[in-house]
Amino acid sequence: MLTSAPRGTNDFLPGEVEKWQYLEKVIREICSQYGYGEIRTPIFEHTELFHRGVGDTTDIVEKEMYTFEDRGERSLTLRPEGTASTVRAFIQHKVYAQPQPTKLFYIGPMFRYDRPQAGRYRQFHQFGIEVFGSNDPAVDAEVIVMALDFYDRLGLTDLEVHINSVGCPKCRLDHRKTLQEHLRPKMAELCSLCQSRFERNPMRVLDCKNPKCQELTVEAPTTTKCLCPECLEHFEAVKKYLDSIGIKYVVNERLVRGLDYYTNTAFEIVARDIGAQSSIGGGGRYNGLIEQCGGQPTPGIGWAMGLERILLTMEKQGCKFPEAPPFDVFVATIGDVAKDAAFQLLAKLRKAGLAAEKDYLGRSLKAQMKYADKFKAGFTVIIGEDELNRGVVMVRNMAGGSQEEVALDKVLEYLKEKR
RNA sequence: GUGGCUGUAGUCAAGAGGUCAAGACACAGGAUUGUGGCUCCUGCACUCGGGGGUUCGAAUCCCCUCAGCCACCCCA
Repeated sequence: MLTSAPRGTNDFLPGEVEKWQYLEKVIREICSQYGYGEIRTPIFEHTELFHRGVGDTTDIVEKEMYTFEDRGERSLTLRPEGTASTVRAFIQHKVYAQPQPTKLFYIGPMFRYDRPQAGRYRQFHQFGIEVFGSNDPAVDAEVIVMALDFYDRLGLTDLEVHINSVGCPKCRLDHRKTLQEHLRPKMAELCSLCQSRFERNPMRVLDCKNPKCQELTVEAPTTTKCLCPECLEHFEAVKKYLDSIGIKYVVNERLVRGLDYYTNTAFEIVARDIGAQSSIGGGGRYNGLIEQCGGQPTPGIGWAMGLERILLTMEKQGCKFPEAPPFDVFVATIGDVAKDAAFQLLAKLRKAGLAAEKDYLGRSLKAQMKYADKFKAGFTVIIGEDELNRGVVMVRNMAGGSQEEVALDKVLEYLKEKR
């Protein structure tokens, strides 16, 4: 208990963490190219923000939040997703007063109380983007393109983009009515969960995985059937933009994303080969959210990706990660008198920008050599008593096994040249 | 929240009621007293996730608990 991390959380140690750093590097590169600035918001927020911003009927709010009371009796919640906080900050800091649209990205941990599974953890990490202030379908297309560009840069293949439109509140109301009418006669046959969805959020019945429910809804009106002219036009424009640069996608009329705030475009990117939790990214437009959270009516769109799932997919697909840079030099010593010289040389080498290391466990020369080998040191500098008296050291090239004497005060220059 | 599988050293893992709990890798040390990568030798679990029970005796059987994995729900 004391010696294991809480359920569903992970430690990332050296060897693993370099992969995360690489991901973060690619993220920062692509974001700067697409004009996104980074935003860092608190890990916890007022619980109310998520009730408003995520939606009371969502699974996240109903059963997955880490909610606690602080010593001032405020109800706080570890953020389960990033959009609500970003919207909150946008309003709080009056970012809408800046030139629009606002394009922001974030990377960081999110928390959901759920049973851990392949690609799902209680603390997981998301990279997400949000665009506030434009309802241009070109933005919808651009964020999808950017997501795919990102996966492409990582070397991921065989991904599917599913897109759909759930329309504006007007279309949704329309759709809700039509759908309820369609479902009403079949109520008794629906699964118990869908029966409860009927009143609260009938749209969700459409993506129920229960085979019986799927069968009963084959003929059910999908969201796109009920779009108003403007929403239909918007959806068509998004698809046209994607077509115009050759982006392949699947229109999935049953794609109804779980969060209440989505309007119009909804999309999801799926990786076939990482198990049941195959969605590696998803998002959509949320034109009502900013107003819902207390701001001026402002259109918005965004997506989020699960970094654990991306890493999982990269490993499954054998994607390449950059190699760790080789270690420059190991300083080995013989006898106590060499220790001071080694300490000073080490400081000098490092200050000059070389990666340098020595032994701190009093190992024999033989053991130091083995240790140097494990470090994959390019060179080993051996400082012995005899050499020290003559003001020289032995420099061994670990790859070839050749070695030569070099004056102690010339070692740095020698190594810099040979490296 | 529900279901299935699993839990032996840092890692992989044998072991299926009764000698000191195999082995491999890793790690540490060493092979004529100052030199790595190959080879060889030596060391490394009073203990089998934790707790309780059955038994003369349990890593091996039972119960509880925790954790991991997988699936459902849902989502990243």
